Formats: sequence, C-alpha cells, structure tokens
Amino acid sequence: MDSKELSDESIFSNLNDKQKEAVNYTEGPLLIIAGAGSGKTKALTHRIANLIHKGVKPWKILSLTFTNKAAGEMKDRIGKMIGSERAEQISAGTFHSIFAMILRREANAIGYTNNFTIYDSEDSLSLIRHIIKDNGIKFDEITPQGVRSKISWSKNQMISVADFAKSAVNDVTRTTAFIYGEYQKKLIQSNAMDFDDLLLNMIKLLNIPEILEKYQNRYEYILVDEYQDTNKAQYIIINRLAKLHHNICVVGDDAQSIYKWRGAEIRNILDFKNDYPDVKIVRLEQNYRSTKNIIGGADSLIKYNQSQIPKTLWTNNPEGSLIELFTYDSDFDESESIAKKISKLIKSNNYTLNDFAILYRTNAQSLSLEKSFKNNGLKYMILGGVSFYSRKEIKDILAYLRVLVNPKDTESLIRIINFPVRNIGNTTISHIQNFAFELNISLYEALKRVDEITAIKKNKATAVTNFVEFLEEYSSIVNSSNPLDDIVDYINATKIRNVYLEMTTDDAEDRLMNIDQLFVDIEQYFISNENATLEEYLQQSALITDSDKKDLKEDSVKLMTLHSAKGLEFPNVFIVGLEQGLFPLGFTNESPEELEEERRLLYVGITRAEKYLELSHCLRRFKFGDIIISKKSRFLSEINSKYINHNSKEENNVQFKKKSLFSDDYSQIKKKDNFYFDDIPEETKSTKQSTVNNTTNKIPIFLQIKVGDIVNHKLFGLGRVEQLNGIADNKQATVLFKSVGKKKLLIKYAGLEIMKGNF
DNA sequence: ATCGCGCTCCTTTTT
DNA sequence: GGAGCGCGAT
Repeated sequence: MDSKELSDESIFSNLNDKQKEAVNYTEGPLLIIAGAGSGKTKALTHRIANLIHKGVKPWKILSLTFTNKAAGEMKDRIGKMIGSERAEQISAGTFHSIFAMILRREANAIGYTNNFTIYDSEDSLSLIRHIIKDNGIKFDEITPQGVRSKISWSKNQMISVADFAKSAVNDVTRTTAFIYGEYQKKLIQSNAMDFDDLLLNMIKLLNIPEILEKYQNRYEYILVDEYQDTNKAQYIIINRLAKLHHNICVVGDDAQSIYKWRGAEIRNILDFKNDYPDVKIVRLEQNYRSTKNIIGGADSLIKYNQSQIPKTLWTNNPEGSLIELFTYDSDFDESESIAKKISKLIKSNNYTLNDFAILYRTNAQSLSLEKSFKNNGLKYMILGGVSFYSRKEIKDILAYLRVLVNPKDTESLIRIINFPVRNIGNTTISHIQNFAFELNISLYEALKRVDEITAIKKNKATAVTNFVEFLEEYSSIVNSSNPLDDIVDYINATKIRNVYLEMTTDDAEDRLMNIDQLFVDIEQYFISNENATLEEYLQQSALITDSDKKDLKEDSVKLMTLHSAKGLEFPNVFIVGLEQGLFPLGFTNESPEELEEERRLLYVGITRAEKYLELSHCLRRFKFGDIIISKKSRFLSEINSKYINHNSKEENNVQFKKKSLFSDDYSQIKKKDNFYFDDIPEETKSTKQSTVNNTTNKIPIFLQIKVGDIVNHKLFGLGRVEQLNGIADNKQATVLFKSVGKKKLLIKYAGLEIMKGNF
C-alpha cells in the first residue's frame, strides 16, 4: 500500500558525515557514541532504512529500546521512511515487550504455560507482603519495599536465590533470602513472571540450544538504543543473540546513563570494544538541538564527573540567551510564578503550550505545579507518576480478567475473592489456602473443591462455589478471538462499578470515570487489533504505561521527572527544585558514584532544552506535610556562571504574600531537627548585587515582546512592533516609531519597554 | 465481617 | 499531605 521507494538519496541526504558513516556501516559490530541532541534516532532510523534498501528482510531486524516512548517514535519514523507495512514487520520494541512476546511463544520450554501473567512492581510488592505476613516475619529492618528492591537488584545482577542465601550473614539477610526463595516459588506456582523475570527467563530460554539457534538465525541485524542503560541480563541476551551474525549496532552516551540504581552497567558501553575487537566506532558530537549557552552550561556541569569518556559536544546553533536562574521563597511561589510566566508568554508570543516542559526530580513535586496550572487555567499533561493501570479500581478489574486467562494467578484471585463483598472473609480464605498447601494444588483448584474442607461451613462454601461458578461462566472469553462484548458483560457482572455508584465519597466519581476510561481503552484495543485475545490485551497493559498512550503532540504543558524526559526535547524547559537533598537527592550518604549519576541526570535535563532554559530552587519547601528549609543545589554553582543569569529573590516573590503558605506564623511549624539546616542559605545576601544588569521584569524581554506591541525606546520614543525575526537572544524587532519611522533593533540591546494601550 | 480511627511510612528515578 | 494498614468497636 504505502511501500515507499527507497533510494540512496532519501537515505543519505540531510545527514552529516558522521551520521552517514553510521548509516553506511551495516555489516559487523558498530558502536555509536551519540551525544545529546546529536541526531541519534535519525541515524538509527536511516540505518534501518538502509538495511531494508540493501535487501534485508524487515523481520530479520531486531531493534531494542528502553522505553515504550522511544520504541514508538522509532517505529513511527521508520514507517515514514519505508512505509508502515514493512515497518510493522520489524521486531522493534522495548526489551521487556519483545522478550515477553518470545517467552509467550516458547513458554513450555521453561516450565511455564503461554498464558502466564506479568506481575508489575505493585503485584510483586503485594506478593512479598503476603509472604512476610504468612510467615510471621517481624523485623524492623525488613520492609516489603526494601525486600522488593533487593530481590529486583539481585535478579538484575543475576544473583540466584542460592547465591543470595550463601552470602547471607545475619538473621535479616537470611530472612530476606528466605523471602526471595518463597517469592520465586510463588511466582512459578502462579504461572507468573515479574519484570525482571522477563529478562532472566529469556536467558533460560537461550540456554536451550535449539531455541538459541532459532533466534540467532532469525535476527540477522540487532540494534540497541541507550546501550549505557543495559544491565547484566540484557547484556548477556544481546550478546548471545548477536553471536552468530555479529551484526550488532549499539548506540549510547555514557554521560546520559541514569539507571545505575536499577542495575544498569555503564561498563557495557565502555567495554564494547573489548567484546568486539573488530568494532567500528562512530562519534556523533554535533548537537542540533540547543543553543551554545545551553550546551556550554551542560558541558561545564558534566566536567565535574570523574568517570566519563572524553568527548566534545559542540553546536553550530546561535549563542541564545543565558540560562536563567531563579530563587524562590517556596515551592508554591515557584509553581505559581512559572505558571504565570508561561501563560503570559503564550498570550504575548507565538508560543503554544506544548513548547514548554517542566522537569523535576521526584513525582511528588508535580502536586504544587498542578495546582498552579489549574489556578491559571493552563492545560497540562503529566507523564509518569501514578499510573492509570495502578489505580485500585483498575487493578481490580484487571485482576478479574487475569484470573480468567490464568487461574493459577493467586495474587489476582486473592485480590478479587471478596471484592465486591461476597461473604468470603479472611478466615475462610486461610482455610482454603491451608487446604491448597497440603494437597499441593493451586488456590483456584482448592476453591473448586471447597466442599472437601471440613472447617468451612455450608453457607461459606456456597459463597465460594458461587464465586467459582461465576468465573467459569465467562471462561470462554479466553479462547475467543472476538471477545470485546463478552469482556464488557463480564466486567459489568463483577458489579465493581455498582460499588462505586453506591458510594458517596468524593473519590467515587473519579473511580467511576477511571472505570469508564478502562472500557474505552479495552474497546480501542480490540478495535485496532483485530483477532486479538484477552491474553494479548493483558500483556500489553502490563508493559505499557498510560503515559505511553498519551499524545505528546497534544497542546499542553508537559510535566515529568527528569528520568522520563530522556529522549525528548522542548523549546522551553524549566527544571525546578534544584536543592540539596532533593536534587541531588538524599542529603546524607552521598556516595561519589550516586552524586555523579545525579549530575548526569541534570545533564540530561539541561540538554532537553532547545532555546530557553530556566533553573530554579526554593528556600523553603513542603515535604511530608512539613516545611523544610533548603539550600540551593551544589550543581548550581558547578555550572559555569558565564552561562547563567541569576535573578534576584526579591523579584521572584510572587505578589501572593497574603496567600503565601509561609507568611503566617512560623512558630506553628513543627520542627524536625534533621529537616533543618542550621545555616541560612547565602542566597538572600548574594543575589541582591547580582541583579544590577537585569531588567526589572523576571521574564526576558525578548520572550515577552510580540507583533503589535507598543514599545518605548529611550531615544526614539513610542513605536509599534511590526515584525519579529530570529530567536531568543538574537531576536530582532522591526519597529515603526512615531518620531523616526521604521527601525530594526536587536531586542537584547534596545532597552525597549512594553507599553500598554495605544498611542 | 465491616467500619473507622489513628498510626506509620512514604519519596527516588521505570520496565 | 495521603495511602495503606492494624486494631478495636459494633
């Protein structure tokens, strides 16, 4: 249909020499060191197009990315080059989704059945909670979250339960090892895999020679994006798959490695040339995204990191405006001021809402921003954060669906067995669990045989039987290739919606809306994926977050963590909360390594900005319902000051003094010693002097001025702006002055003042 | 078995 | 400030 003609022209034009080199080098190992904004995705997509052009069959290509967002963009752009039909045939996706698909196909080989359930981190957490509770484990040092992250970390390092147990030195670690073991056992019994298992089981699968051979043959060309973020398990899989054909192309930037905490090994990219001595290395160092000032600022910051590949990121772009630095009184002022600034800019310039992004270190910081955006009537979109799929009402419904597909999924079964209430209480459940344990059968099997359990009275047994019969009634959905209508019936029959209809609490309405949204989601899935099964729907919903489905092009200000911002770019970027303890996060045990990772994270953030970058920090901030006094981030002093314009604190205090959260009575504030820093930030003193060369307004004038504005010039007097050219610092205004006629002025130097009204 | 109150922990960051 | 949990009251 839309099978596009490919030519050398369409593949190689508009590429710089380095990019061409990468695109042209199709055989053998290739390492692309790609700096931020250096056209990495472009090089990758053109390289794939070139492979196709050379006659490589699309299904012989495996392209692995880290996030769904990146995978989506890749597919999109490849589709535009080679036509969507051929693009569809490429195995392009995240590690997790591609491996889940393969595992689904080969499940039997490793003792799973292909209807296995994927547990997300919350499912894992609740499983761990159950294990801790069921075994009466009581250690202050053992928290479900702590155990989960230890297990996940171990899995990523490929430390087995046995290895973990061997290195256990005290009661706490021995108990943790025990939980790890139980957790693994329960997962297998439940025919379920957690996120990490999707990688580990993939390795298990590739241990089987015939299967290894099959996939080595299948994937003649392998591409891996964000290689610096791969962990040990991913590294092993990639290398095994590439072993036959050696056509492996990895792309990465050590300066943008921000997932060490999750097991990522920067070493993988640093050692690539040891793994493949015949490697070709291409460096993409020209940045096409940002102004010289932004690149300069980012570069001066990252220089503080000891361990890094030496490289020079450079740009031909204009110098641009300086990075603006603001000091605010409180996070409230910060949010309010940014919201006001953006709405002003949109009214007075040609900017649209989606030219702006606000980046923060922790999801919790979105709260005050959200409030301010609502106050100011600005449309915004939060990426990441509490996911739609992790809301209780949604998880409950998904649990009902999961149980149909995989009755062994005990966590889901327990979740719904008495919700909505059907008179099956904890006592009854534990009787059934004991029974299941003794006979070594699944909980679901035990439910079916509830009449055999003497400890359970007749009326309770009937309730259980009714529940099982209810599930069985809808079990045909599983094998249906057109299940939409039945799924809707089934969900309605669970009566979950009715529970919230009858509720009078505030959040009931939200929950109803979410449920309706889920209906829409399910409907859309089955309409756009003909012949899809429920199983497939569940698989994608486990691996895709709701923000992946959001349309980034929608006109709204984007709010997200710095981690989620990776791979994206925006004309105007605000990075907020640059305070010690928040960014860099954690104010006590800063290991140099962790600090370097935080620094790389800020580097990633800074390099998202195309034209205008604003950094800010607050003197006081709400945290856990308390006010904490904050020092400005050390990173702010690390960025070379020649790239920064520091705006004074006084000017930033939004005129909400009366409304301000902190204006009232300080004595009321509960003091938590460890939250207070003794020394008052030097900020207040030093900033007063540094503002002399700044205009009285906190928004740079070149951002405020728009065509039609009446302006005042010191010499020429009043005039009207007729035309604007250039960007940021280089923006020029053509002004028709009353006295001297038309003049072209560089706004930066013109000292124009925007007037209200006509002349 | 359910409800509601108060207590605790939470906060990294994501597939 | 909010979610989740345990415990005691009904």
